[in-house]
Amino acid sequence: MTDRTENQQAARRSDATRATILAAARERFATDGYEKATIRAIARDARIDPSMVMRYYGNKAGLFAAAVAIGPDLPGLAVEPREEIGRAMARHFLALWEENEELTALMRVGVTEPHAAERMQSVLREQLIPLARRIGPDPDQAQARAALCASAVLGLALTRYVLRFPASVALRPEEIVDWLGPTLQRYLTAPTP
Amino acid sequence: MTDRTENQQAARRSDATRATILAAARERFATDGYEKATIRAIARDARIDPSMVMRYYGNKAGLFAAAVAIGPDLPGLAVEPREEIGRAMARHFLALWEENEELTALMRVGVTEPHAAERMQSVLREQLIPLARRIGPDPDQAQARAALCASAVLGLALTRYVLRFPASVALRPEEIVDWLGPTLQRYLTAPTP
DNA sequence: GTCTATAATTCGATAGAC
DNA sequence: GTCTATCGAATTATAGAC
Repeated sequence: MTDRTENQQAARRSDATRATILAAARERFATDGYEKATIRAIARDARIDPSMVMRYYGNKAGLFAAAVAIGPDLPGLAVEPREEIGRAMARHFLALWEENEELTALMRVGVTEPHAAERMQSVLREQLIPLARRIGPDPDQAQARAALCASAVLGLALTRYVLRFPASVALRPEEIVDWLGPTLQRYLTAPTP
Repeated sequence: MTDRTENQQAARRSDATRATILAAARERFATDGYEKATIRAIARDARIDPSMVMRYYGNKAGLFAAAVAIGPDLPGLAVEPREEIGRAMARHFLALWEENEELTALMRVGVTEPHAAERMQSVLREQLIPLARRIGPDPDQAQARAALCASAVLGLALTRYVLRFPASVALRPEEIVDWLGPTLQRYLTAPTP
């Protein structure tokens, strides 16, 4: 009993430390990218010793993998009325990026680390292309339609959250949905030009 | 006379060396980003001694600045018939990115280096926004329209030239113009939603 | 679990011979 | 102009005391 209680306490404290490390890692990776985000700086942000990071995550690559472990999900977007799928996707994209710092980190790192780029591509391959196949008028164009949707969404994320162009940051969420929604709608459902 | 001949020869050889260095630097910066592209590796690619890079460009930042010195120009796009401005911009974007490796380098580096990000933003600020102001129906929306065009263009560049998503690389140039053109056309000229 | 000390690399940059 | 040698700094990662 005493052992289990002690283990639980240890596990609890360990988990808290891990969570603190991961939060600091996400922030550093998101703002600095993979190379410039040093384990020392992350540990300093988390107010712990750098060696603890190594103890918990083995090496820097393991830390990054843990920091961006989750992947965005496109929930039942297919059940939307077909005429609203574009706006629904735009809204979903906005909500996702406004709150999840790790998506910014994944993008900043994916630009130079093939491993992170592959993680991003998997969302396109496993979720966006199947969605385009179900929704689009011509299933053989699903790859092209999905790629265009990805470029539209990631382009806005790039200018707004990564490069932080003032003109893009200034866009209000409703504006983004109003402009980006019809673009996604056309990419997904318009007849092939 | 002999002196000038010798100087000219030296200058010529020096210019050739500089050009070789810049070509290697562009390639390294484009594929590896700023941090991972080491002076040593660039010098090895150029088949010269690393100290020559320092001699010619002072430091790593100077080398990068020289490697991406040019800036893309949006030529007389405004003289296009207003209904074709979107497709014209898409075609111009494609031609630019297909041949200029330094644009890929600028993007890979701009994601983590504020200095390079500012260089990208200047194109938006000095060329795209004025264009949107001249062409768009409501000049006070020029910032938003230009930001959306930038996101559409840079989004495709990101997925096609930087992340190299197969579905995006597979797009044929004519396909891109057919899909992206109407998007840019709407961002620039459609009434504010 | 936590921290100190340090090994092992790597890189940018400099000095100086030729 | 070109190259060798090297410095100084920063980093990841390990070993081990407590």
